[in-house]
Amino acid sequence: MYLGFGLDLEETFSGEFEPIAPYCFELTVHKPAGWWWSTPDEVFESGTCWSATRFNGKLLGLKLCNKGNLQKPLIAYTVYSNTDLDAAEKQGIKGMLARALQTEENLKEFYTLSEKDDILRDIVKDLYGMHTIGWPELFPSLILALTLQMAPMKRSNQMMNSLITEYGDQVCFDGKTMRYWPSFEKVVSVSAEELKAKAKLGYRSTNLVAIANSLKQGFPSMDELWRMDPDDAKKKLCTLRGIGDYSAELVMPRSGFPLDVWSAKIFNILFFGKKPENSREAIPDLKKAAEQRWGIWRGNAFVYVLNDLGPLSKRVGVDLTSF
DNA sequence: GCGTCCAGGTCTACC
DNA sequence: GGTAGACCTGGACGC
Repeated sequence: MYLGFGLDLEETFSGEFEPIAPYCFELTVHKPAGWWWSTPDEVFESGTCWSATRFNGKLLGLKLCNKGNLQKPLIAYTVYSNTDLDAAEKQGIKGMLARALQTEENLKEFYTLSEKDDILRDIVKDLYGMHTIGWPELFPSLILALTLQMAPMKRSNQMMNSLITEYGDQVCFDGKTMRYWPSFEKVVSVSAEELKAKAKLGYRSTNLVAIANSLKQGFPSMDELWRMDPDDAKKKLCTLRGIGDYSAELVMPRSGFPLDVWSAKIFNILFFGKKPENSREAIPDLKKAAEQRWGIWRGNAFVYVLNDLGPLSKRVGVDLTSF
């Protein structure tokens, strides 16, 4: 097992963000569907999120505090590290945080569109101010995409948990201890056979090692992918072994509408009032329907719908949480 | 307890 | 360019 003791991190620098309003810190960082912002072990308490990430190979602790409100949002951040960070690194980390927190995402046009949309009208009221997803680091988001393939959630969680436990790192800062995803450098050093046995990855182990090798040989970072044209970024991601249409869109939600057989059932009910006869075969038509209906905002619509399944189920009269 | 099925996709061989 | 079949594994289900 790779985890031994936690790496002690010291407070290194801090700052503030003033996101574009409306901005709900809790809904953005601690989404109702239960997805983490950076790592499954992160802690959210009373408007503060303790999390971790990796920047240029360096493990960082993060403390994010909500100091504002919906219409006048303000986020205070503190970065913890065990090494000195130069000015360029601090600037890069600040940029990464702003992207991952989606502070520059302007929801005005999406909300205007939602007022005229029967599906979204009430959802945006439930989740007003929730910004979308901008995974802090690339490799963990690729691990998420790989482990979601061809597996029920329980098994996906088992694979992710095994990977973090066996090959991840642990950090201690500000009185918190948490595990963080393995680095691609660590995965490169492990054989596919071992990953299959210890992390129960099955056929995905070969793909994960291939992806780790691609990143080691030089691949755009998450920040660089976000600066690219969305279609080009998606094409680039699809060059990675085991990353196809769905996984690329999951890693970069703004580039599309990452439907899988689970979400296809939900959107088929919302669009056509019934479950699809074959979920996998329904995906292309559902993606077209989403693009026609929501255009460039379909990624936002996807995140909003899947984070409001409880209230939405009551409105449509179908338990959408049971699929 | 045991056997069978199949799941929050992707790749490849074959036509 | 379109498509059937294979791919790990373990939980769910029927018997």
